[in-house]
Amino acid sequence: MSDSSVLDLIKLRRGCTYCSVRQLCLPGGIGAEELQRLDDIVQRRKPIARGDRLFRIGDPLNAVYVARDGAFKSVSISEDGEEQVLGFHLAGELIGLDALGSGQHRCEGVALTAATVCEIPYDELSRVAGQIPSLQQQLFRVIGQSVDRDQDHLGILVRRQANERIALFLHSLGERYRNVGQSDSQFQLPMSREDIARFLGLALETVSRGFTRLQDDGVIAVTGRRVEIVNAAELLRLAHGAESSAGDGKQKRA
Amino acid sequence: MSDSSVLDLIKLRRGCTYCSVRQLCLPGGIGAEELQRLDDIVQRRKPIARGDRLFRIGDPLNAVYVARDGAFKSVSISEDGEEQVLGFHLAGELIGLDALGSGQHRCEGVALTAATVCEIPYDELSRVAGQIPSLQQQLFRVIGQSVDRDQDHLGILVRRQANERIALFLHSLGERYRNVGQSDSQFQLPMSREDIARFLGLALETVSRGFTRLQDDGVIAVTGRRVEIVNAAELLRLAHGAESSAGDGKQKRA
DNA sequence: CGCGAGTTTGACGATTCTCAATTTGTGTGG
DNA sequence: CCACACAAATTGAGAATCGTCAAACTCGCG
Repeated sequence: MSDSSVLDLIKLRRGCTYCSVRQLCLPGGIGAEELQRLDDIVQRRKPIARGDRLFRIGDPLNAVYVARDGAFKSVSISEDGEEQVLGFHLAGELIGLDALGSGQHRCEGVALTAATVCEIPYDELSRVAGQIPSLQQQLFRVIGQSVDRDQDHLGILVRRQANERIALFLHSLGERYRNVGQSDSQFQLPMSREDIARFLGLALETVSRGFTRLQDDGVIAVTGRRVEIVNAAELLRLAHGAESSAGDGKQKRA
Repeated sequence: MSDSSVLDLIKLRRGCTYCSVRQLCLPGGIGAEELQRLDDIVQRRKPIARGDRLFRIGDPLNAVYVARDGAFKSVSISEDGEEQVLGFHLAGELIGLDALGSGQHRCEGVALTAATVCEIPYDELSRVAGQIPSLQQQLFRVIGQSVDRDQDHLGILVRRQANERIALFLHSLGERYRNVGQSDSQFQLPMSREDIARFLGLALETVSRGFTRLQDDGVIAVTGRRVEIVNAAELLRLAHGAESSAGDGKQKRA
C-alpha cells in the first residue's frame, strides 16, 4: 500500500462519506458531489468533555451540532431556577435547533458523557441548502424528526401514571439505541436519575422506585446506570396502561 | 373610483399582501416581488366548518395550512385509543408540520371553530423556498417557532402541580391572543374543558376545579368559555409555583 | 321550551411528592 | 491497589394532590 493511498484513506475516513452516523445525519440520501460541498463547511470531530456546553441560553444561533458519539441533554431553566430537561440527544441527532425560531438559544446543550460532535455553521448550512434541493429536503426532514421526538416526549408526559412514563422512556430509549446500531436491550444510561426525573416530570425518588418495581417484576435488570431489558413485550404493555401484576399475563381490555 | 381600480383592490385584498396575519405568516419580511411568487401557489381562504379535519393520521404530506381565523387543535391517538392534544393553533400559525419528519401525518388537524385557512402545497413551497433565500429563512423561522410552542408545552407539562399548569396555560393563551391583535385579558376559549385537560395531561374535572379556584381567588373571571384575566401578575406568579392564598401578597422565597 | 352536551361540584381513594436516613457507586489520592 | 470521600441512588414513612365515580346543573341549540 503506497503512502498516498493511506493518506487518501485517512482523508476519507475523516469526512462525512465514511461517517458511521451518515444515514441518520444530514448527508442521508444526498449525492456524492453535493456531499462534498456539505463536507467543506462541516467542522469535524470536535472533542467535548463531560459537562461541557455547546451553547447557553441566550446565545445567538451560530451553528447546529451533530453528535457523532456520546450523549447530550437540552435543558431550559424555568423562572424559579429549576432545570427542566427538554430532550436527550444520541449519535446522529442534531442539537441546537431550538434557536431556529428566535435566532437565540432557548436552552443549553450539555454533554452527558465525553463526546465528539460535528459543528455546522448555520449561515453556511442555510446558504448551501438553498443551492442543493436534496439537502434542503433532508434538512426539513431532520428538523421534522426532531419535532417527532418532541411529540413523543409530550406523549410520555401526558400519561399520568409514573410507571407508564418510565416504561415508555426505557422502551423508546432502546429503540433509539437500535437506530444507531447498538443493542436495544442492553445499554448504559448516559443520564442521572435526576435528569430522567426532570425529563419525565417526576420526582427522582419516583423514578428510582419505578426502576426497582420493573426489576422486581422481572421486566428489566438494573445496576446503577446499566440497564437490561429482559421482557420488551411486557415493558411495552406496561407503557400503555396495563397494571403490572408481577408476571401474570393479565390482558388489558380493548 | 373606476371599475378597474375596484377590481385591483379586490384582487389585492384577496392576496397575502393585504392579509391581516401577514407578519406572523410566511410572507413576513419578504420583498414584494418574491411575495407574488408565494402568492401564486397559495390556495387562499378555504372555509372550514367546526369539527372538520385538514388531515388525518397517516395522510401523506400534501400541504401545510395557515389559519387565517378560527382555531384548530392537533390531536394524536395513543395505542389505547385515547385522544391526546398536542397543540392548539390560532390565526397565523402553521398547521401540518408534524409530517415533515416522516412524510406522513402523525396527528389530525381538527377545526375547533368555523375557520378559514390558506393551503400551501408542500412540493411547491419547498421548491419556491429553494429559489428565494428570504423565504427559506422565514420558513425555517416559522418552523422554529412551532418548535418553540412545543417546548413551551413541555414546560407546562413538567410542572407537577395542576394549578400551575392551568395558570400557565391561560397566561400563554393570553399572550398568543395579543400576538394576533386581540385582547390578552378577555377572550373566548375555542376548546372544551376536555381538550384543555388532554392538552395539560389532567383530568377534566381537575381543569374545571382549577378554573373555579382561580375565579374564587379573584385572578380570573370565567363563565363557560368566556375568560377574563383580572390579575395577570398574580396569574403568572401562580404559574411559577407560588401558593395561592386567596389574595394575600405572600411572596415565594427566592 | 326542552333536550343534550358540556361543565361544575362532592366524596373518596390511590398515587406520588416530600423529608429523611441509608446504601451503593465513582473517582481521587496516598 | 486500596482506602477514603463525595456524589448518586435506594428505601421508608407520612401527607397532600389529583384521579375516579357519581350526581346536579347550565348553557346553547334545535
